[in-house]
Formats: sequence, structure tokens, C-alpha cells
Amino acid sequence: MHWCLDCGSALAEAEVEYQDKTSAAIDVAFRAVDKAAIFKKFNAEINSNDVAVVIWTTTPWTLPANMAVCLHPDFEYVLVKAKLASGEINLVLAEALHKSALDRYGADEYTVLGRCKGTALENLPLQHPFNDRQVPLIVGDHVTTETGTGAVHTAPGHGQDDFVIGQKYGLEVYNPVGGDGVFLADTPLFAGQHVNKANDAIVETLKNNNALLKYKSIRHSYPHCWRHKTPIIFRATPQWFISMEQNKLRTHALKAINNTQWMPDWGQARIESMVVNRPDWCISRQRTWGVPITLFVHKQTGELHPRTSELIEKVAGGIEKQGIDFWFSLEPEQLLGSDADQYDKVTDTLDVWFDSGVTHAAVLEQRKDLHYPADLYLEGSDQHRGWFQSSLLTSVAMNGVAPYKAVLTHGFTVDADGKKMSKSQGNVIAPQKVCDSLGADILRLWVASTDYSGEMSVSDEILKRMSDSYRRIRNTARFLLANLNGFEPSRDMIAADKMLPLDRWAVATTWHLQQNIITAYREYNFHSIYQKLHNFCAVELGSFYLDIIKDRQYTTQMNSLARRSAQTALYHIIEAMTRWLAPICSFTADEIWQAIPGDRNQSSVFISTWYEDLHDLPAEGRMNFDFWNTVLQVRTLVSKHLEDLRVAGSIGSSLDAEVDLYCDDALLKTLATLEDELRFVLITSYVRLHPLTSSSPGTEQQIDTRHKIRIITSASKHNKCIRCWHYREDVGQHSEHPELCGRCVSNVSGSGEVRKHA
RNA sequence: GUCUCGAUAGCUCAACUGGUAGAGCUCGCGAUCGAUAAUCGCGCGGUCAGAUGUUCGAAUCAUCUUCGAGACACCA
Repeated sequence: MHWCLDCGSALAEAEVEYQDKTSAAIDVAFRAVDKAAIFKKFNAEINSNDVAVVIWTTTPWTLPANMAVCLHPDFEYVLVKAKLASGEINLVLAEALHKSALDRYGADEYTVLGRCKGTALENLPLQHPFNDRQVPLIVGDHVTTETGTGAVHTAPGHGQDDFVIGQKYGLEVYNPVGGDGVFLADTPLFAGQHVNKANDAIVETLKNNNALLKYKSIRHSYPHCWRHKTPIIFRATPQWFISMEQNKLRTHALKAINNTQWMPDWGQARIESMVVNRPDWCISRQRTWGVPITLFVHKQTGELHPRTSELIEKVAGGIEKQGIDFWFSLEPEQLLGSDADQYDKVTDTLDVWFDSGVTHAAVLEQRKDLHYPADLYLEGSDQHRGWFQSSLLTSVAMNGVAPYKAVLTHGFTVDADGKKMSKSQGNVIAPQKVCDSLGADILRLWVASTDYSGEMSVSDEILKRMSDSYRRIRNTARFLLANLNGFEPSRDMIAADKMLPLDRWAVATTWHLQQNIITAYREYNFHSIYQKLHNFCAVELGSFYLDIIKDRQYTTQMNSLARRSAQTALYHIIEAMTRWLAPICSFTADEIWQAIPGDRNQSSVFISTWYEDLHDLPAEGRMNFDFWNTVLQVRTLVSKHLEDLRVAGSIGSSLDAEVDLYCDDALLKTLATLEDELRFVLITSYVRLHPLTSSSPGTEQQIDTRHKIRIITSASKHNKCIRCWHYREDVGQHSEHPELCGRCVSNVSGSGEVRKHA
């Protein structure tokens, strides 16, 4: 286990980070017990000097636990007679490294006496440099020739590779270091010393024993505790594992992965390869806090107590009543009676990944309003190695299936340049600060607007844009609500087939958008919902529909069909839109909901379903989507022409203008269906239609690739109606209302104008 | 070091299975003053990260490079 001396605990892989550290790098001679045997293996002529295999290590404190020296079976090793400052000696070194090593030792003269493969030297005994112990030469494939000597000091108690190779050779897992980093009392020479302090004493001892060939401090990458930022050590301790192979856990987990929907889909490949390659899961931690592993282990045999399942139930009951300390303060006699002195109470705690991993059992299966498996697990993309996996393994082990039907991952938040946020860079944007300054709904809108499958950028500018967008959406809702003033749906709502075509278009557009939005929600495609919703507010509503219906809202009689039809559309739109908005801008949606007319019946937008009273436009009708698209294109072209007039100073408002449209036959026929109401759609005072042939050729424009149109705009010469702002020739013809146009007179004192289309 | 994902206008996103790069916002100019800490119109803005290749044709396919993010591994 990676062991942090400051935590006094094992660390999970994820808790280890690599930093540079200065270490003592030493070359140590392990003298051969049987000189003659070595010479013989190298087929070399014997001499009277000592023979030693040299190891190189950066952790001198692990030497007391040395149990072997490991060579690579296939590497070529040389036996060298070298003249060092301390005298002549025969050294065994990897051929590939012997020159650099001898150079390091200051050997001016040396002679290669012979060579042989590492495997030939297997099992020959060496003398430990300071302990009264002989250790064998062993061979393993993990030896490299990158650095060192080609011979690796092996301490099964202090290294993963060493532990594994030690198992193979039956080496004792000797770990003389306690959890506090101090050599145990029975450690020869160094008992009571802290490992970090013992390095010097060990180096000194090696020097005295004539075993130190070189001492040098080096700087290298070394594992550190992520919390304390201090170097950690590797320490073999007994641990509890969940086997990946027993009961075919790995196989079943892979099957469960395959039965789960992964979004984005590369998530599946990622977790699959992790599960294929992962070792058994070490679930025990030596911590003083956490969920205890409530086991009793026999002092001699190491077996679990025969009543373990029953005992765990009892402990669980106790913990439910008294909390986690029930276990830690439990006297074994309470549960085991006379067996107590035969058993050790395990004080290890569970890996925290286990805690969160079993939420499917501890939460989903415990609560009536939840169900197992979950519909969706949602977390950052780093959790393929974390929660998604720990949850999967425990669920598969318990129930044979994944704890989720689908898994959705999102990227990490980064700054405007795509850099990760870090305190030292000063580019961190704290969600709480955004909530405090801009409000939670804008933060939520940002989340929704971002494509979370990659990194999610946040910056002040982005948030500024979001609050702009938010205001647009909110203002649109506010306009809708304001124009619904006095509208009582149960009384004033107009049936679809009685509504004006433009209003039906608005409702149908809303209906189509709703289909897209529902699909997008089902696909967790939030950013496209945001785009569609915002565009709807800005384009279809703001710059077209709402702009046009203002005339009816403000000039026709309060209870006229013209006005109630528009209000009916507004009502349908706000009903639908509030629901679309609710999952994203919850506070705003809730606020809108309460202001929508009609009997809200103390309901909440959060428990309502999609609005179902929208209706599509009959495709075969004369004023279908095709028709309105053509009208929209005409309107766009007219706007450009009006802008020319405006820039020239001839007009301000578009109502100051009159428009003459010269159209090809088909287009003429299309536009003529709106009759005089085309002027309301274009928001101009007059619109006159003419055949294209009656205009001078060369200035016509293309619409739809199908139609040709020539547009002439001019400032109106008529008088402005003070009420509706249209410039009409009949203004002033009514003595009672000298400042009003004809339709306004009718609206003010007559039966009211009749609108058929828009 | 290895693997995976990503890079399109100042910002957020589009672009069906290769077929002339589109929206909205921002910005600029103007209008309006009956959505006003609003609203409407017009306009500016892109070597699709870079380079090669395949193709009649590449944002799209392939290879490489750069940058970014994540995961994995790790030196006795």
C-alpha cells in the first residue's frame, strides 16, 4: 500500500500525486557468500578479492527489509575486477550499465573477467550488507537497464514489484516499519528511528561495512500524499480485497457495461478497458474515521468468525441506533462472549469509493419513491474510474446487473482559454459568487447552454452573455404576460379553427418547437434547447410575431376576435414555454407560472407535464408554413429597403412608409390572400401589389429561387392617425374624430374593425 | 510516457451520409419611445487550430503537428 506517514494510513491510488523530491541515491555492494561459485558461473579465473553484486537504490531506509537481489534473466552480466579507492574488488554488473557504474565509482582501471546471463546466477546466496542474513539472487522481468546497475535491491515489504516477485520465490514479506514511519523495536541497528532520519545512519553503516560504492543525491519524481504533500512510502500490510475473478465478477461486470447506455458513447470503451485491466479491489483503509469493516479474525488461523454474517447484522443494528462509534467502542466480549480472546477485532475502514459505490443499495433500494436500477448516473468524466465503477462492481456482485440504465458524463469546467481552473492561476469562477451576483438561474442557464460533452468554458464574458440571453427570455415572457392582461382563458379563449391564420401560425410554430425541445430533453441535449428557446424569443416572436400583433393588441376592441385570437396564441405560447424553461431557469419559470392567467389551482410548473393544447397548421391550407415562409422572406427584403429610406432620413418608423410590390404572378397571388392586412404584416401604412411586368426590369430580387419581386418604398404623404400611427388617406374625414383613421373610428365608436388574417 | 476526447465569427452553438460555412448574442450605425436596466431595422465579422494527402470537390475522410482536457502508468 502507498502509505502516508502523516495520515498514518494507506492511500488510494487517486490520493497519490507525483512531485519532485531529492533522495539519496546509493550504490551498495552485496558480497557473495560463495565466491568460487560466482567465478565459475562467469567462467573466470578466480582471484583473492571479494566478489559483490551491486545494487542502486534511492531509498536506503528499505535496506533493512532487503530479502533478495534481482537480476534480469536474459540480460548479459559482466564480472569486473575493479580498482577502487578502497581497494580491489570483483563486481557483478549488467553489461549495458557497467561502464557508467564503474565511472560513478571512480574506477580508473578495471578488467572484465567474464560474462553470463542473469538466469545463470539465480539462487546464489549474498550476504546482506549489515544484517546477519543471507539473501538470494533472483531473476525477474521487471528489471531494466535505464538506470542503476542491472541488479535490483528487493524488499517485498516495500515495493509492488518486489512483493510480487517475492511471492514467487517464497521470500518473507518483512516490514520492519510501523504505521508511524518508525522502525519497530526489534529492528536490528535502527530500532526506534524514523525512516526519513534513518537514511543517514544506514549510509554510515554501509560505509563502515565497506559496502557503499557511491553516494549521490538526485532529484526525481516521487509519490506524495495529495493532502500533506509529503513523500509517501510503500508498506506491505494485510488488506481486504474484493476478487475480480471469484463468482466471475469481472465477466459479469463487462456484460452489465454492455447493457448500459453510455453518453457520450466513448464512455463505454473507457470503462470497459478499465474493468478488463483492473486488479482486485482493495477495499480496506487504515484510517481512524470512516465506515468500519466489522469483522472478527481468528488470532492464529486468520479465519473469519464462523458467525460472521450474523455478527455483521448485529453490528449494523447497533450502528443504526448509536452511530458508527458503536463498532469502535465495542468490546468483543459483548458479541463473542467467551470466544472474544481468540479473535481480533478488525479496525480497518472501508475505501470511501465503497461508500459512494453502494448508494444503489443504501439509497435507491431503501426509499419508496426511488427505484433500482437508477435511470441515470450523472457525473464528471473522471468517474469512469470512480463512482461509475465502484457502483457497478458492488451492484453486479450483489444483483448481477448494473445499478444504472444509462450513464451520462460531462467535462470539466475550464476558463475562457480552455485551461483548467486552479487557485494559483486565479482563473477560478466560484458558482456561489455567480449566484450572488447574477442569480442562480443564470448559472443554470450557463450549464444548460454549454455542450457538456467536452470541456465547459466559463468566464466573465460568457456569463455576461448568458445574462443578456436570460434577460431576452425573461422579457419575452414578461411581454406575453403583460399582453394577457384581462384575458381569462375559460372565457376568452378562441378555438383553433376560429383563430386568425397568423396566430395559428404562431401556435403551430410553438408546437413544432416543442416537439424538438422534448426530443432534446430526452437526449439530454440541453444546449440545443437553450439555442432553440432563445432563437424563438428573438426571431419568431420578437422580430416577427410579437411586433406584428402589437397593432391588434393596442388598437382593436378589447373583446374583439382580432385581439382575443392573438391573446389565445400568447396564452398557448406562455403555457408551453414556461414548461420548457422550468428544468433550466427554475426560479423564473416558477415566477412566470404564477402570473399566467387562468386558474392555476395552486399547481406548480414543476409537477406539470408538457402543454398539450398546441396545434399544428393544416399542411394543405392556403396559409400553411410554406406560405408564411414566403411572407417572411418578402418582409426581410422590405426591411432592407426601408432601411435605405431611414438612412436617407425620409422615414423613422416603418409605419412612416408605403410599399409597392411588383411580383410575378404566383407571388402576387400568394401575397394577395392577405388582402389589405399585408400592411400589418409588413408594419407599413400601405402595401400595394402590382404585376412584375408593370415595373421597369433589372431591379427585381429573387425569393425562394421561385419568385421574383421588385420593391419600391416611399415615405407616406398622408396624415398620421394619432391612435394607430398608420398614415391613411381617410384621416380627418370624420368630424367627430378628426385625428383618427377610418378603422380607428370604427374601433372607438363603431362595431370595431374585422381582421381576417393577421 | 501511453491512450481517449476536443479545437468552426469576440461569445454560445449549427452545418443530414464529403457538395458555395449558418444562427443568435456581442459590437457598430440607425430607428422608436405603447416590452424602456426594453424593443425594432441594417451592417461589420470566418484561411472551419496548422500542414500534408485522398477526391472533380474536404469544416467533414486519412496521417502528422500544435494547443487544451481527462484517464492510465511510473523508475528500484
